[in-house]
Amino acid sequence: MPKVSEEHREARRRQILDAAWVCFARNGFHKTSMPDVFAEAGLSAGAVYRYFPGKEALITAIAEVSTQQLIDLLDARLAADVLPPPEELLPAIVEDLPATGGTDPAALAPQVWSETMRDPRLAAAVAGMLGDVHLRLTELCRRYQAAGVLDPGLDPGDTARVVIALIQGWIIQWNTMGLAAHQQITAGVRALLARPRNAGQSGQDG
Amino acid sequence: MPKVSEEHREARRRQILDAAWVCFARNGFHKTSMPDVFAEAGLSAGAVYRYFPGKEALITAIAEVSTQQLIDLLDARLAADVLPPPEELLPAIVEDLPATGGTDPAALAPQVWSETMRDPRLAAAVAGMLGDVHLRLTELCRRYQAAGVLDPGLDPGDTARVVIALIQGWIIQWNTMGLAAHQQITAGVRALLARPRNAGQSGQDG
Amino acid sequence: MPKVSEEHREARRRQILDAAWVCFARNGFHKTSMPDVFAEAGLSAGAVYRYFPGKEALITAIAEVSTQQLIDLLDARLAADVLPPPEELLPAIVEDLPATGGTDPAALAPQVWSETMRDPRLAAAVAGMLGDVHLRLTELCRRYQAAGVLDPGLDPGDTARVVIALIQGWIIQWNTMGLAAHQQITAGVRALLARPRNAGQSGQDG
Amino acid sequence: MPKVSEEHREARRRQILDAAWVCFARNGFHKTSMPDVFAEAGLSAGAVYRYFPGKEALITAIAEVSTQQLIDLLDARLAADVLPPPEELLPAIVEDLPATGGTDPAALAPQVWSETMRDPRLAAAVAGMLGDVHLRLTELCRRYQAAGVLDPGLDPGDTARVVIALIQGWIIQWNTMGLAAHQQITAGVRALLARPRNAGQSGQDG
DNA sequence: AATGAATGAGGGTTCATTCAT
DNA sequence: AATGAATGAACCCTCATTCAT
Repeated sequence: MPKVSEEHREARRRQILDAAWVCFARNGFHKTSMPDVFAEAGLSAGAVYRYFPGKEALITAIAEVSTQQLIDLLDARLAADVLPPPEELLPAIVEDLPATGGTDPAALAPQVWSETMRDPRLAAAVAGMLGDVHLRLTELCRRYQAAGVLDPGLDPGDTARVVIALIQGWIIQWNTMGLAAHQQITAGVRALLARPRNAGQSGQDG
Repeated sequence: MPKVSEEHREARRRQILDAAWVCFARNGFHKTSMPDVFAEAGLSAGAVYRYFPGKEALITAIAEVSTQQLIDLLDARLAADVLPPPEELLPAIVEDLPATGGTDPAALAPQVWSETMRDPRLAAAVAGMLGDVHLRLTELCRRYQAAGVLDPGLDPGDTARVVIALIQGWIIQWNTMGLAAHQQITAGVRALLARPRNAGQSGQDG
Repeated sequence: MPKVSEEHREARRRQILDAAWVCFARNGFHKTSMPDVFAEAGLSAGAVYRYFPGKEALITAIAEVSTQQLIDLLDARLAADVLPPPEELLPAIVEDLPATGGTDPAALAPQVWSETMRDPRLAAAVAGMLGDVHLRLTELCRRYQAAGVLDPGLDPGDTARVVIALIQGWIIQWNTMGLAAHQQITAGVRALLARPRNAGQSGQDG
Repeated sequence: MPKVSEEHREARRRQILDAAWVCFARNGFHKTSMPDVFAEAGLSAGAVYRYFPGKEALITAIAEVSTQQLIDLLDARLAADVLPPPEELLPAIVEDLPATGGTDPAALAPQVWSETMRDPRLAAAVAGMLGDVHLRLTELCRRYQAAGVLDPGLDPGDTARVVIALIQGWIIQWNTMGLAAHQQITAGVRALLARPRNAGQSGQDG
């Protein structure tokens, strides 16, 4: 006979994760102390440790949540019957990130990728979730190929990997250098993706 | 006396930076303690602090050194009279990184990008160096356009930004997911860059 | 209702004490946490605190129970009409301890004696129980004197104190150094107690 | 080129051990916190940890020092050409303990014996030192046998074990029940040791 | 120039205990 | 009677940094 409802437990977890998110986004994983999280959550040390066995678990959970938000974003886009052309869709996805309910996954992602290199457990978890992202983007490539908007000779899996890399660097540059860099990348991607179908071989022709 | 002193100073700085590099690559910036660095360098605390005012300075210096290595790599490639086609050059650059004298900048770069988000001073320094990289890649694009191998309608600066993003994500995936991911990206990039000039107009056909 | 309640209370107390015993014997008083006891007892924190006001009370209760077991052992031996000679009885008593229903008081006793030094309340309780032990051993000495097996000139109370000391050290050495030490002590005690009556005056002769 | 002399290091170790001794004797191993030791030593946390890797090391060192004091006491007694009779010597040894320069090993010994049961490393160290004690006491028995004051038929090793046990219990009772118990034990030991040689079979004679 | 002993704030975490349910 | 979520002080220990030598 649990004294507290399952929803209560879930709400507490949420409360703690939200607090951790704010702290991590503000100061980074390593400059955030557990007391910072306690204060932000308005909870005692013991309360937090009841729900997460340690700081590492908090980081892992945050990594999962933030990656999941990207996946959700992709799923929302893929759910549409008609897709915008890729040169519209890619910038849109990147621009969607900061709008995700006040919790911008892009602000945490580079930290997660970095942390991944020193924490094998986190690396495994992230690799799994990136696999999910890859699945979605591969499907996206296929649909573009079916729509005749992407060269059908391309391997959709390989292409999806490239797209992931592009998005990762995109996020890093937005974080590091701000909006201007984002707009430049957007312009570059638009031109690259739009040209080939119109005048791709101009180099040879001209 | 000043001559010897200067050389000595430089050698000590190098000794400390090398030690820091090893530590940072092994355990990350934040899980590396200054005592770790002292031990790896074979120096006392006081000696290290004579050359660097603190841990942050060490991180900044390492960030600069590692970014400089990428620039040097690019310069070496750009020095050639004839460039290989981009679908050859890009994978070659990424593959060059781990071979840089045992000190793979790719192992540190994601940490630097992540750290950048919490340390404005580092962010500024990195932004400056990424500007240098951008300069080189813009020049590269221009040469490719001149060689008729890249659509002359593209803005070389925007395109260079995209290439930087791509390389950043590439590095992250190599670090996170290993060689297999690298090879997949290589294949994807090759196909993407090679196709348009051969069969790019499939978009028109479909 | 009071009847059932009383039995229930007693059963719960026992359940908790048994759990505490296991934990204390495994990890010692101080490395055993209350949560350890909760888990071992299969009860909640609140349930345990209903029966014992705190950890200290648990320790005191355990101290009492374990000392009581020694007393029970002595009583069982003293109940016999004819006693074995002391050089048989003493080792037998020590060897009885580990066999006490899986709960070896010897494993807890040194901890109790040690704890006694910092906890006056426990000290008083233990002193009281050791008084009971002393009573029995004094009686034992008297019976041996009556049986002509112990020098009637000895003060039975003083002698009993010596026997207690001997048994305490015996227990410590068994715990610390294992069976070999026990057997050596047994041999030593046998020789010491047996000789005087047979060939005691050899010291005078030699 | 050490900046600080070896004596300095040794003095610091001493300073810390002395502080630990005071704390441990006052509150026991487990109720003494490291901050307690810092305060008593008048040193910072870091300073203490430079000399001892942790609390456990402090306990081990204290255990060694306190056992060593007993050994020194024995050595001092054994150095004499003529030994007092055993019924004088044993109480004298026990009474010597509290007089050991203000640091009474008897106040710590029961804690050490208790701790031994949960810390195998400490157990090994203590077993080794108790072996040294055993060596001395065995030698003592031999000398008593040679002096015709102890039955030559007794095994000196076994007898020494019994003496150790007796002393251990003696210390415990002194600590637990105070001087009265000590005097009672003294009387008991005196009578037991004195009788056999004078009127051992008094039961028969009387 | 270099040492390394010393500092002490702060780190992550545990745990005895309470109390609303 | 029993639960178990919550508290928050305290714990042991680390580490960036300083400074007398």
